[in-house]
Amino acid sequence: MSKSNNVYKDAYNRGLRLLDETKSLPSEPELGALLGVSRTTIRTILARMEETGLIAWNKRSKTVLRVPRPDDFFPEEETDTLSQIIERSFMRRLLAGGAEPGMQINELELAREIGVGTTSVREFLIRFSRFGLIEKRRNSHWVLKGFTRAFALELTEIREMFELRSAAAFAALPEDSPVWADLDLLEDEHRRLAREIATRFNEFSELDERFHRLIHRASHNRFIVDFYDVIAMIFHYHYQWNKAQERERNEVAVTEHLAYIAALKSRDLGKVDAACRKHLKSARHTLLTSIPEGQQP
Amino acid sequence: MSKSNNVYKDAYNRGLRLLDETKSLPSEPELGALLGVSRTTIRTILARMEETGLIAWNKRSKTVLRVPRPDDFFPEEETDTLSQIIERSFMRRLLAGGAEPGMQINELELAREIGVGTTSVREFLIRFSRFGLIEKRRNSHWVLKGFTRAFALELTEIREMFELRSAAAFAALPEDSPVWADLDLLEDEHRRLAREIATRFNEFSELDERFHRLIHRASHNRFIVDFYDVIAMIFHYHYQWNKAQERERNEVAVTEHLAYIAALKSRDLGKVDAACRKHLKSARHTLLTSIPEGQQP
DNA sequence: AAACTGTTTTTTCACGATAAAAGACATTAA
DNA sequence: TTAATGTCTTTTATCGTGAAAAAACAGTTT
Repeated sequence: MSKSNNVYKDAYNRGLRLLDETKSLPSEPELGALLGVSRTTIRTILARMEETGLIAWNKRSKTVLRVPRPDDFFPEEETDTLSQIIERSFMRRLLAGGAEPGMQINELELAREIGVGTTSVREFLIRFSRFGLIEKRRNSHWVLKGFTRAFALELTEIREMFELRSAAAFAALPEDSPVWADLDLLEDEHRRLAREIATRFNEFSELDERFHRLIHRASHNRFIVDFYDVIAMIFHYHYQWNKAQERERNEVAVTEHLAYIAALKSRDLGKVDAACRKHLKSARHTLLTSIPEGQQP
Repeated sequence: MSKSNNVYKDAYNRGLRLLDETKSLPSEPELGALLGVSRTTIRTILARMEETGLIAWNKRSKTVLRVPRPDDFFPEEETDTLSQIIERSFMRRLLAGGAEPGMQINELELAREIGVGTTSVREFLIRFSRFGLIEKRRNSHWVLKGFTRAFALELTEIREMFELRSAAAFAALPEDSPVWADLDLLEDEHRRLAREIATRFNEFSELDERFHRLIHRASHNRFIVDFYDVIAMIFHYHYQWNKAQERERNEVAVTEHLAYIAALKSRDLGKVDAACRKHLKSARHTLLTSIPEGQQP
């Protein structure tokens, strides 16, 4: 089967949304920039839009004929990257119990189970290995280290080190740095979310990530910035898995974020340090309580 | 051509060295454990040893018939892993000038140039990406970020953060921890090297790595331990590249290590911190001065 | 001339296939 | 009855291949 055309399908779906807003589409290069794909893909998209009667396409003119219907869209599941599919499958296995630390991981078996080639699984495992949950034995199998209490502690130790440093760097940024505007925007979003927390609490995790990434970026250190990928990944799956007291947890976190933001804006390093520590402490606590860990090794 | 039998060749060469010492070889499983390969490979090795008249092999008895000659060994270059070959090629290109930051990396071209399949190059690049020197553009090519001054500064920033913490953890380890014995051994090796520094200065980098890894391991944090791979890689190639004042640099470093070791043994956190800082400062200085960096971006 | 569209080439991504190496099972020797 | 050897099966490492997507080139339009 070779290679799926998910890039095309995903861009097509996103392209459909543009049709609602305008009467005619821009040039091919412009569309490419807008959707983040090459002109080749744009032309395939336009060809289909013409075929299904969504637009009339003749060279430069791309007139919208009708508004897209729900069945014009490709199904969501066909727009995923192979590595997303593999990651999801893998994480489901990992979190759905029965995945004891020390267990070995079989590339072939994983590939068969997910229904993909071994190469993709291998590449996924190599990429995934930087999260510290698996490890490769020299020309042999992979070993699962497991999502254990030890893992969570090691992760949060680094996180705290990095974030305290980034927050201090952030507070020391000059008045005219564009980050202060970004911070103001995030503050507004936090306030709005705080007001409607009862209904929108599940929107927090996305906001959380954007906030922390903004802070980490102030470190101007690629290793610190990249490390947030590990945290984001863990929190992403952790939140999907553990929904207990989600509303309460997020409500507390929003409040802590607002205090953290106020501290940053005060530029008082002592206050920043205190607010940051307080938030990280409760984040660690949340993560730790969610790990079952029947018996320690 | 599929897969090279470098595992066999490397193990065979190492196996030959055993023939010098004994009159007969141990059992197959024992040999496997000794050389770190499976029984399948051991049997292939024994078969060849028999064929070339090195041993007489009959079931359990494996009598050594003669001492191996130089031409019994497989050539060194045939014992390398594909990924080692790719890494060397890639680093040579990267360090041999003409590799400007921002330049794009072409998998196909690299593969053709080295004479390997694209899959191996892809896997190498994915593995290599954690070193922060290259970056992938979403479904497109890789971009070289370059071995720049910024990179060195970011790297050393993390290194210093991690090593100070590890050193403190080390000094706090209980009296009966086995690391103190390891440290004593390393101290001896340092003293011996210091005495003969004039002739053995090029043996320092291997000792350096063992010393710092021992310290980092005291952190009991996989992210800190794993990060030393980045440092080791950079220093490895950096030292190959820049031989200026190697003797002087290493002589200074050995002295600093000895002071560092003494501080650790004193268990005085203030002294440890000072000795560690001093050594890291000169390590950073060495690294920075070796980066040409004509014009900043 | 600048920016677009049409066409061709190149590169990335993913697969199945195959040899090397590991691992499992059966058999034999001490 | 344990621990080795002999044999068979499975898994990993690597390649060549082909479709998807990107990128380069050439020709048009404004």
